[in-house]
Amino acid sequence: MLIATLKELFAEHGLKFTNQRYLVYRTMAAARDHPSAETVWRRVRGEAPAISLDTVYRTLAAFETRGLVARVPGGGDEGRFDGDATPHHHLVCLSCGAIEDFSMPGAGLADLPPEVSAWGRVRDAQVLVRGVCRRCLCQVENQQPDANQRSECR
Amino acid sequence: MLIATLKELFAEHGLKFTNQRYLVYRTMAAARDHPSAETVWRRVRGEAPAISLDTVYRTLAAFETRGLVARVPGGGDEGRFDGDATPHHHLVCLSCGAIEDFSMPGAGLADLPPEVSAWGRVRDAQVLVRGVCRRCLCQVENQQPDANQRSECR
DNA sequence: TTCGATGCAAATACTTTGCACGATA
DNA sequence: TATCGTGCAAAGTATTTGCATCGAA
Repeated sequence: MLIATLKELFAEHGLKFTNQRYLVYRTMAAARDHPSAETVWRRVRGEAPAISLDTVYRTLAAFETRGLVARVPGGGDEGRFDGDATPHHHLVCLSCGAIEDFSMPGAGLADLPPEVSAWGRVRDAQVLVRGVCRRCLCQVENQQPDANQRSECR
Repeated sequence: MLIATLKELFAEHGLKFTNQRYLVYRTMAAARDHPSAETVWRRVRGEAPAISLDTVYRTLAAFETRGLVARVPGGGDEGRFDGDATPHHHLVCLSCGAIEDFSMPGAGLADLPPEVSAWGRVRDAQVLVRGVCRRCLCQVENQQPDANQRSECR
């Protein structure tokens, strides 16, 4: 995205354009791994060594409020953020914390039952799947040489 | 549930039967509001004033591991627990933190796309709806007497 | 020039852990 | 009686906040 365009986007949301916000935005747009605030911080520090962690927190909070990033639920103690704020679903590994996207027709906002609109105003709806990713399953399996059961690995 | 039955249930899961665990279990089974650990603690203290908060944390963790309670995702900073560990979906109010259940056929474990089973082993799947509940919407509306827009209240 | 944004440090909130004692099986 | 569970206090982790300074508009 062009810097000029991004400047406009920020202005539309009442946000001043700063180098820190630019870098956080760019990092989030490029990230596919739903990073935590601290992870974003580490990445951004490569280009702006002086940026502080609380600025990253504040920036992500400002972006989240305005729908520029989304907070991914179910990711354990630490908040995880998604640069893709369009509707989609998530797979969360309870073992390593990895988060992946997946798509599932028929489980979007339009498919919610009527009782939901009676409940209040919906901001977002997503399917959240929690489990253990294949990589973690295989690590455990490899530690037990007597694994003569069905393998979910490879 | 009979105490003898509960004793058995605990034994099946390798848990000793203690008064604290009994009370936490009973509280969770009766709760409909997906309480936090601290909320459970306050309730249990009515009957066991000496129970400590960390025992509640440990007990809920032990129950969660064994599938006796579930942790509800998306509930903000503090962990929220569900005495009903059977599959169902959740509505989370971002304003007051209230959590409600809802049901939605076609969005269960059996309806997940095949790519999910390739990802790893699924523990649970649920639809998570985040928004603002009607009660909170109406509070805001009542604070603005000039609310001549469509009302989601009443 | 003004007001929002940032960095620093301290504070807060929630949860976990070490340890000695107590209670269950 | 051996082991697990509990209470207490302290520690740990993630996040937020006060304040003075800085910088975008």
